[in-house]
Amino acid sequence: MLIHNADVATIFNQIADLLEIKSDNPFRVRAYRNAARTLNALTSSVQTMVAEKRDLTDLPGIGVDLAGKIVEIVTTGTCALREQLHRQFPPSVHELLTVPGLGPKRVNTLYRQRNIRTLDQLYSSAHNGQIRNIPGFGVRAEQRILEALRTQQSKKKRYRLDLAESIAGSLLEYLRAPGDIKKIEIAGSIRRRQETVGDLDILISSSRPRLIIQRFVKFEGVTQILTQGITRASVVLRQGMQVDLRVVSNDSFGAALHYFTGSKSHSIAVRTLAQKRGLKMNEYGVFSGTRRIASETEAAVFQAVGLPYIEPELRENRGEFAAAQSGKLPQLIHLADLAGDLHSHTKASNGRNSLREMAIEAKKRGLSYLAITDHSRSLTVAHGLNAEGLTRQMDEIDQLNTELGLKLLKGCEVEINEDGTLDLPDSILERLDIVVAAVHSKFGLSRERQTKRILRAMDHPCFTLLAHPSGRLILEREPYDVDMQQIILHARQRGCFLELNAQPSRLDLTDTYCMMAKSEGVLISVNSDAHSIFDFDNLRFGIGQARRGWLEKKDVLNTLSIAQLLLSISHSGK
DNA sequence: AGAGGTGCCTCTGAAGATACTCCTATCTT
Repeated sequence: MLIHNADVATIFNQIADLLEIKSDNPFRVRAYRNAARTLNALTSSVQTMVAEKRDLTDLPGIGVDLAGKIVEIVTTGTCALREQLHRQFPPSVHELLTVPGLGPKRVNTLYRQRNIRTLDQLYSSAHNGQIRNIPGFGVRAEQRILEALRTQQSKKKRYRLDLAESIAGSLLEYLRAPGDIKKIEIAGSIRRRQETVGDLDILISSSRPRLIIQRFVKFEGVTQILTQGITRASVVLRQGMQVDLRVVSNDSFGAALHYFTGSKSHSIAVRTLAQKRGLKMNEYGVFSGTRRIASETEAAVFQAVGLPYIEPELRENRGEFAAAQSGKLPQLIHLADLAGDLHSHTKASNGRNSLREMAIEAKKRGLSYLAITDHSRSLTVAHGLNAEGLTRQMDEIDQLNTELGLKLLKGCEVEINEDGTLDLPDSILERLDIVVAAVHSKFGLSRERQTKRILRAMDHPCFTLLAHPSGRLILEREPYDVDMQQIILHARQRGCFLELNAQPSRLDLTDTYCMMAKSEGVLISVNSDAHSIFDFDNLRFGIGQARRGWLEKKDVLNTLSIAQLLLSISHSGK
C-alpha cells in the first residue's frame, strides 16, 4: 500500500485534535502537530525511508515514540492510538471542530453532555433550541452554529493566488476611494506569495478606524459579517472568501504589517526571540518594559530583536532565523533579473498570438531572448507540430532574428513518450536550440515507471530542461507520482535543468523542491509558458514561488545573458 | 510527546481582539 507523507500527517493531526478534545497534555498535542508539519514539509517519502531502514528520529520533532508510530502507519495504514481514541470519541466528532466558534472545549462539552457526534445532530439540536441551555453556550452561540451549518461555512475553501489577488483588487479600490487612509497593504499569505490563499488579510493605517470598519462591512461584495469591532472586522465575500481587516495608527504600521503577514509560526518564533532578549513584541511594536523601541517599519522591528530584514517569502520558519543570524540570508531573485523566457507558444500549436506578436511583446517586457516552444506532434489536442511544421517555424525565426532586437530561440515542448523516448526524430531535435521536454500523458504510471520514464528522457543528448516537473494543477489535479529527488540528482549529473513553470495554476516546481535543486546546484528556469501575449504576466507569480524557494539570481538559468545561456545549454549534452 | 542535559528531570510556541456568558473560549498572524 502506498502511504504518502501527507497521509501520515493527517493521522497525526487527527490524533492531535482528539487529544485536545480530551484535554490531554497540551505539549503532547503540539508534538503531534509539529510532527505533522515536519512530514508535510519533508521532500523525501517517509515510506521509502522506512523501507530503507533510515533513522526517523533524525527528523526534527520526531522521537522514538513518533518514529514507531510512523513505521506502524506506513506498514499497516493505521495507528492503534487513533483507533483507541476513536473508541472514546467516534470519528465524526472530529468534524464538529470545523464549525467556526467550536473549539476543542465546546466540542467536548457537546459530546459529553448531549452525546452530539455529527454535524446533523448538531444542526437538529441547535434547531430545537437545545444548545442554548448548555453551560458555556447561549442563544448567540446557537444561532451562530445554525448559520454556519446552513451556509456550509465550515467548508473553508482555498483560492489560487491569482484569483485571490483579483478579488482583493476591487475591494482595495473601494477602501482607498475616500482618501482618509494613510497606508493600505495586503498582508498574509498573498504577501508571502503562497500558491493558494485561505483568506485575505488587509492592513490599513488611519486615524479613524471606526469609519474604516463601518465602510468595510458595507462593501457591496460582502455577504456576511463575522465579527466587527473597533479596530478589526471579518467578513465573507460573495465568492466565499473571508476577509480580515485590521486598522492601526500610522506609527505602528510596521509592527502590524509584520504580525499580519505571518506566517504564524514565523511570528511566534520572532516573538520568542524578543522574549529571550527581555523584550515584548505585539502588533503595536517592540517594547522594553513600557517603552516602545520600534514600530514604524518592518525593518526597525526586525532590527530591534537583533535580526536583519527578512523578506516576506522567507517567513515560514523554514530556516530563515538560522540564516539571518549567520549572515546567510539569500539575495532573492527579482523579476527584473530575468533576461529571457524559455517556454512559450504561438498559434502554430495552441497559443493565441503569432510568432511576431509574441516576440514584440517579450521585447516590450524587457526580455532579451525568448524560446518558442510549441507542442510536438503527438499532443494532438494542442495541435502539436510535426517535423515539417517545426522546420517551417525555424525558417520564420531565422527571418525575424534579422529584424528584431530580441533573440528568438528555436525550441519545442516535446512530449516524453511512455517509454521515455522523445516524440520527434533526432534529426529535427538536433537542429533546435532548446528542447523543453514534458509529460502530458500516462499520469497514472507507478512511481518507478514514471521516474524511469523521465530519467531516460533526460539522458537524450538534446534534452535541455524538464517542463512543469510534477504535472500538478493547483487545487485541480494532484502531481503524478515520481521520485523528484532522483530527478534532481540526475539533472545535476547530466548537466541539464528543471523548469519552474510560472502559470499560477502550476507553479511547478514547488518551493521546497526549488530549495532541493538549489542545494544540489541544479539551475532552475523560471518560464512563463505563455500561450498569449498577456501570459508574460505569469512571470511575477513564478518569481514569487522562486523566492519562496530561496532562489537567487545565480540559481536561475534564464538570468544569464544570451551568450552565457547558449554556452550553458550546449554543454548540457549536445 | 520531543529535546536537552544528565541518567530522570525540566522546559517546551506569543499576544491580543472579539464575542460570549459570567469566566473563558475562540480566532488571528
